[in-house]
Amino acid sequence: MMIISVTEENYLKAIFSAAHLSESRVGNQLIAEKLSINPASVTEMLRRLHDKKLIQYNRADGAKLTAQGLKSAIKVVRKHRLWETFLVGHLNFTWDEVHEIAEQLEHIQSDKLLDELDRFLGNPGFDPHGDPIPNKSGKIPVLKSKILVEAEIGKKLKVVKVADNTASFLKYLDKQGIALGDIIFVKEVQDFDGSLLVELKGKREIYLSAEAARKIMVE
Amino acid sequence: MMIISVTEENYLKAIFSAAHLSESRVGNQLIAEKLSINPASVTEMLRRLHDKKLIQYNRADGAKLTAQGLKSAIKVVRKHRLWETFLVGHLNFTWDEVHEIAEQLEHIQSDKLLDELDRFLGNPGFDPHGDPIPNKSGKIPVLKSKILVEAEIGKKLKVVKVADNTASFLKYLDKQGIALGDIIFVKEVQDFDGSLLVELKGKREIYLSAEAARKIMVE
DNA sequence: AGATATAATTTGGTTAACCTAAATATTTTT
DNA sequence: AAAAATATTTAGGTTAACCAAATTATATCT
Repeated sequence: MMIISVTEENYLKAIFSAAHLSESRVGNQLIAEKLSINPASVTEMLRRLHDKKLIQYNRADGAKLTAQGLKSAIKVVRKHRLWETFLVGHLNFTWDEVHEIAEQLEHIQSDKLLDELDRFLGNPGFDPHGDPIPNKSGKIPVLKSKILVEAEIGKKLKVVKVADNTASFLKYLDKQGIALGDIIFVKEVQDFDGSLLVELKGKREIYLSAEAARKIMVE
Repeated sequence: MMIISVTEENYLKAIFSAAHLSESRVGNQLIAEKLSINPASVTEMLRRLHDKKLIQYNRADGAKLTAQGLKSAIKVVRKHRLWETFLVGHLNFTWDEVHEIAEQLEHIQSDKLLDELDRFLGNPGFDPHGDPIPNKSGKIPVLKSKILVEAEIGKKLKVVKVADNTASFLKYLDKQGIALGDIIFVKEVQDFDGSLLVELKGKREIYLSAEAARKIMVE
C-alpha cells in the first residue's frame, strides 16, 4: 500500500474541501491559505502528489483529486468526523473544542480502528456540527437542508447543521441556547437588515442577525 | 509551555524504559537499538534534550531523565496504556494488536482528552498487559507480583501481568486459554527442565515451559 | 601497562517541508 | 493590445532527523 505522509494528507484534505466550495479550479494560492503556508511551498508538494497519482495538476487548471486522491481525502474526513463524534459523545467535549484534537486524530493509521470506532459510535451519519460522515465505502450522506436566512415566515424548522465551525460562532450559538436538533419557528423577518425573530423550542423568542442566520442550516 | 516533538517524546520514552531495566547508565547504543536508529544520530538528539533540560547527559554516565524529562516520559506512557485499555475494552482489539496503534495515539496532545479518557475508562490502574498506568500526577501503581516460574507447588495464584508484550507470546497465551485474572494452581515442577504442570481456572491442566512461566506474572 | 574491543562522536552527506526574494506567467483592467 | 495586477514558479537557503564511514574515547583483557 502506498504511504501518504501526514503533510500529504493535509494537502489532499485542503484540495478536497476547496473543491467542494469553489467547485472548479483549486489554485496554489487557495491551498496555501488553507494550510497557512507560503504559496511557493505548494508548487513543490503538488508536484509530488501528481507524481504519486493522487492529483491531476497543471498550471492552468490547478489541482484536482484523482480517484485515488479523493479516496484518501474522504478517508481523512471520515476519521476526523468520527473522532469529533466520539469526543463530544463520550468524552464530554463541546462542539467548539473538538476541531484541533480531531486534526491530530485524523492521521492515526489503522483500518481496524476506523471500523471499530464507527461501530462503537453506531455508524453515525453526521458529526456534532451536522457535517456528513462518509461511510466506509466513501459515500457521503446528504441533508436536504437550507440556510435559515432563506426560510419562509411561519415555517417550523429543525436545526441540522452549522455552516461555520469556528469556536467563536459555536460558542455564540451555545450562549443563545441553540443546539443541533432544536426546533425553530420563524415569526418575523425585518426588512431593513434581514434579521429574524424566531421562537426557539416553542419557548423563548430570540433575534438572530442575518449574518448568523446565514450560518444555521435547517430542514 | 515547552514543545516536545514526537521524536523527542520517543527518545524520552526509550530512556525511561531502559532506565527501568538496567537501572544505572543508559548509553547511546541502547537507545539506538530501542529506536532502531543509528547510534550516530543519538548523540545529536541527546544533546538537544540536554539543552532543553529534559535529560542530564555526559559521555561517562550516559543519559538520565531530569524531573521535567521524567514527567514527560511518564505522561507518554500513561497515554499509551490508557489508549491500549480503550482499544481492548471498547473497540474489540486483542492485547496483541494494540501496541502499534497506541504508539501513534500516545503522541496526541490534549490534556483534556487525557483526563476524559481516563475518566471514561474508570481510572484503570493497569493496562491489558497488566502494566501499570501512571495516574495524573505521575504516580505508578505497583503490583507485588512474582514470575510464575518462581512459584511454590500447591499455591493458588492469579495471573496479573505478562513480562513480554510481543504479539507472538500474547497469541501463545490466548491459544493456551490464559488471560489476565485467571486463577492458576501449580501442581508440579519438572526438575529436568523447570517446566510446570498447572491447573487453569480449576478446570484444564496444562504444561508450561520454564521459558513461558518466566514471562507470566502472578500474585 | 599496552593491546584490543566497544562505545561515542565527528564529519560530511540526505530527505521532507518549509521559507524569502526574484522571475515568469497569466489574467484583468483600462 | 498594452499596462497593471495577480498567480505561479524558480533559485537558493533553513531545520529536524536521519545515515555511513572515520575518528576518538573509554573499558577490558592479557
